[in-house]
Amino acid sequence: MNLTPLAQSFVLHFGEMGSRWGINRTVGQIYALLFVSEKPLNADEIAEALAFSRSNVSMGLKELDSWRLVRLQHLLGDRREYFSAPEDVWAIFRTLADERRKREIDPTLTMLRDALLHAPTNPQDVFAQKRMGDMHELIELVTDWMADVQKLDEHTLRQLMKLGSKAQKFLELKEKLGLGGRKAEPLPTGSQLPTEF
Amino acid sequence: MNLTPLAQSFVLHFGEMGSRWGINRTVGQIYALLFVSEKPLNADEIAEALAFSRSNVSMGLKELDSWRLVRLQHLLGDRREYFSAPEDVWAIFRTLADERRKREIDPTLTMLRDALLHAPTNPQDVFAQKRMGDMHELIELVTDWMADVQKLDEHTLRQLMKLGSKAQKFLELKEKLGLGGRKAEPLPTGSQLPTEF
DNA sequence: CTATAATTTCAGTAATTCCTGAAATTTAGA
DNA sequence: TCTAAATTTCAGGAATTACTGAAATTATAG
Repeated sequence: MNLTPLAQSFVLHFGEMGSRWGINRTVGQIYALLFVSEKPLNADEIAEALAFSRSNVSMGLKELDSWRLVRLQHLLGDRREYFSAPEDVWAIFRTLADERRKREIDPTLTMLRDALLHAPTNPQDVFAQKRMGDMHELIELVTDWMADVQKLDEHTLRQLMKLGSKAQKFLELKEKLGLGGRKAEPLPTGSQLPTEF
Repeated sequence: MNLTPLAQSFVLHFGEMGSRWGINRTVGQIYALLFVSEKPLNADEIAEALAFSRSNVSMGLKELDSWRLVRLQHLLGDRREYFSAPEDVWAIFRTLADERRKREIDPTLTMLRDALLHAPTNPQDVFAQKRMGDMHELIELVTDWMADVQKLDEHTLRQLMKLGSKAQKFLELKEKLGLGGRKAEPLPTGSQLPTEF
């Protein structure tokens, strides 16, 4: 197992970016290696390709497993464990978003909810609670929306994203036309919706 | 300057989450303190409230400044520098998203583009390039879309998010109706669009 | 311009995180 | 069940990152 220059630069990049993404070099490199490998790899192969210890690979894989970013499988007549990165990049994206939400956002939402539970007892806390309330509302809105969007299948998601800010134009139009949006009302025939709608 | 229990728990939480968010404890705590403070604070006040050294505060503020998360101002008749966190949480969200994109995503897109530039010279690289291409396409699509969405003003963004997955239903409907979307075509009057549209 | 307040830099140390090799545990073939 | 291969755990050392206090720099009031 030795890496082509192409794979090498990819692996090294993931190692370096690791710290910015909240994972360590080792974990980043292991994931990158699995991602560009056509066949699943066992721990010894990974250790050899990346030149770190077997135990380090074990810990790295455990970490990746906790992020649900690797798949474990067995090859016939081989008792070693083989690892691969799931193929579907959209599924990977979903997994990553879910785990990040769970680890990086949910604890903060919980803390904020607790903080907002009791009436403030002094002027400073009145202000602080207002700020926390703003933060809570925003985070909740954004994460709920992301969770919603993430449920879409690849095809629909692609469409939605390609639509991009056209959705904005649509909403603006709606306002101009004075559609309140609270009760069902037929759209005016032939109105100037963006072409893609 | 001593913190109320409410502010304290908020500040401590941000300190602890810091590592998950790729910032250190100090920086997280300083930001949290500024966020819940009604008045801007100077470096000495911050150092005293959080009990770390003046120089550490200086470094932390420099870091926050590089993220464009703090505003520097002067108070009349006081030559010290006072810091505050911008009030508008939507603006903060935009800033954060922009900076993260710049630091955590753009370098990877650049690396991927470079990697895809040259024709592969061996079978492994054929596969690796395919994977990198998939990743590049997804990241670009998602970040461009996010950038687009971020341009929306608070009001429109709120609406869009509250809409949530209703956009999905709309797209699905469109498909069912066989609207190709490539040429302008009036929507059928009174069709079953989700109420909020 | 001078004096001093305010801020930043930076070398050294503290704290934390990462990584290894050895030992322990688990797994599965015989 | 026994044995050996495979994997995990973990204590200790290596590397990195965080933090401090002192010195240097910058800014401003007089």
